[in-house]
Amino acid sequence: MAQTDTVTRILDTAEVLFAERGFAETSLRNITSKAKVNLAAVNYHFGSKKSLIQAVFARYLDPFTERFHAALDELEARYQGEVIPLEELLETMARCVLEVPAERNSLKVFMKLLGLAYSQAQGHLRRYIQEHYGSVFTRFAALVRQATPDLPDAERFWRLHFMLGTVIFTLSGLDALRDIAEQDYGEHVSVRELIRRLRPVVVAGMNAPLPQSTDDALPAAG
Amino acid sequence: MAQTDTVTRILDTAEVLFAERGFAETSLRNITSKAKVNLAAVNYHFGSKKSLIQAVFARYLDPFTERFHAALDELEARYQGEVIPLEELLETMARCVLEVPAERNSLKVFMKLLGLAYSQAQGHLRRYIQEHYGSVFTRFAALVRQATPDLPDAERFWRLHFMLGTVIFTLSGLDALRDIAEQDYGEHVSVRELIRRLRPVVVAGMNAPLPQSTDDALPAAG
DNA sequence: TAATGTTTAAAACAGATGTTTATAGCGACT
DNA sequence: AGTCGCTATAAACATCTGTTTTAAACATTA
Repeated sequence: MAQTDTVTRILDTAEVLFAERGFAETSLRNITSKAKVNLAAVNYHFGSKKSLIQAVFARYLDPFTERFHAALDELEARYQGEVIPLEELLETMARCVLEVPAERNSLKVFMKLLGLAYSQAQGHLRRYIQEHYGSVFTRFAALVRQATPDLPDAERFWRLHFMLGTVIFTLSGLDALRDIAEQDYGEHVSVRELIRRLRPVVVAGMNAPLPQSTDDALPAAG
Repeated sequence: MAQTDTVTRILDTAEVLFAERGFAETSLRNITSKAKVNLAAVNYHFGSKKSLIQAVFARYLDPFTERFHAALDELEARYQGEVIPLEELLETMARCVLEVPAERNSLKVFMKLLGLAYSQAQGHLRRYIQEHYGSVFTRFAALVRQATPDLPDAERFWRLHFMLGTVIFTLSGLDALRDIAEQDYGEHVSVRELIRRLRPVVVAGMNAPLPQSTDDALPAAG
């Protein structure tokens, strides 16, 4: 079974290098040489570098969406039409996001990749993710809407993305932050502990009072 | 005054292209051709592409740190040794961050660049920024510490970065989010309004209750 | 005017990039 | 045995990269 071996070895190596240096900064030769695989193997098995990148994401996101849908099914069944509390929804999402990479001990890599997907993907990746995985988020957003009936739609939309930003930004830039934290406090922070710290902040952010409708004191911006 | 014109034309073009596509995806030929400047001019004036990138950041960050230090001076003088309230500190920082790009109507570009600095800078840029502008953040952090005496040091450290993540992530990925928001709500969001929305969320996050010390229900993570 | 230092211009450089091709190896089935 | 489909290999492809070099144009100063 040499072919499967080659494919997974390419994926395993690619995700690590992508997470470390980014997409453009990682050449196919970097990947294939480190994976001990022929250069042409990437184009043979995946077609192009773009498709490789998408495959790297799919290997995480496909199991995630499957799990997440299942978890939401279970949640809806348990609450029998009643409104699912916000904390329960957030908790469920967090659990599903963590489970998949946890099985491969690659949470750090996965988070870095998520961060890259937002910042480095001006084109194909953003489209790919939106096309393939947008529906899960839509379903989740609808449930959050029921859980926060007092929040105006637009406000909730933005707050969800604020929270997404907090989590992805933190966990994807974790290495750099951890370095600073260690040299400041001598304390080594685990991802698990970081999530414990994130939880009350995220919940408080979602439940924050509504902004005042008028605002000055800030300069105009183009 | 042809030389100044060339230099600023390079910087103006470079920052836009960097913000749009990232550093590695923007070639010097892209920059110089769009700026209607000779290719060799970049290496002549800046020495290298790396230095160009740093110069692009310096053009924002130098005025920012100057302003921010001055604003903090003024704040300390006004409060005469008394503790400066947290909201005042956050407000001041926000104002300073916004003022510089506001003068050039380039807030969007600046925020994108900040996002890139976090996610794309594995090497020289992160070092450059930390070296040149780390002291302002240290000063700010010390003031925030006085403003939040009940927060453990580590907790405050992380929450500051959580909030930084929220803001940078949101404003740097603004275009993509704005597209989604518009197609969902038909509402066009200005940066100014986004900041109005961000404020209560950030404050609530900083003031969130402390996390419980033990935690289960989440899978282990490497 | 002549000389000097600075900026632009065009071409060339060596190296790296993603992708393709042509060839060989291998296992399976008729 | 022989053929077919799939995979691995090595070499070559054209293109793009950042950087240098050479020469010309320019402005400034003596």
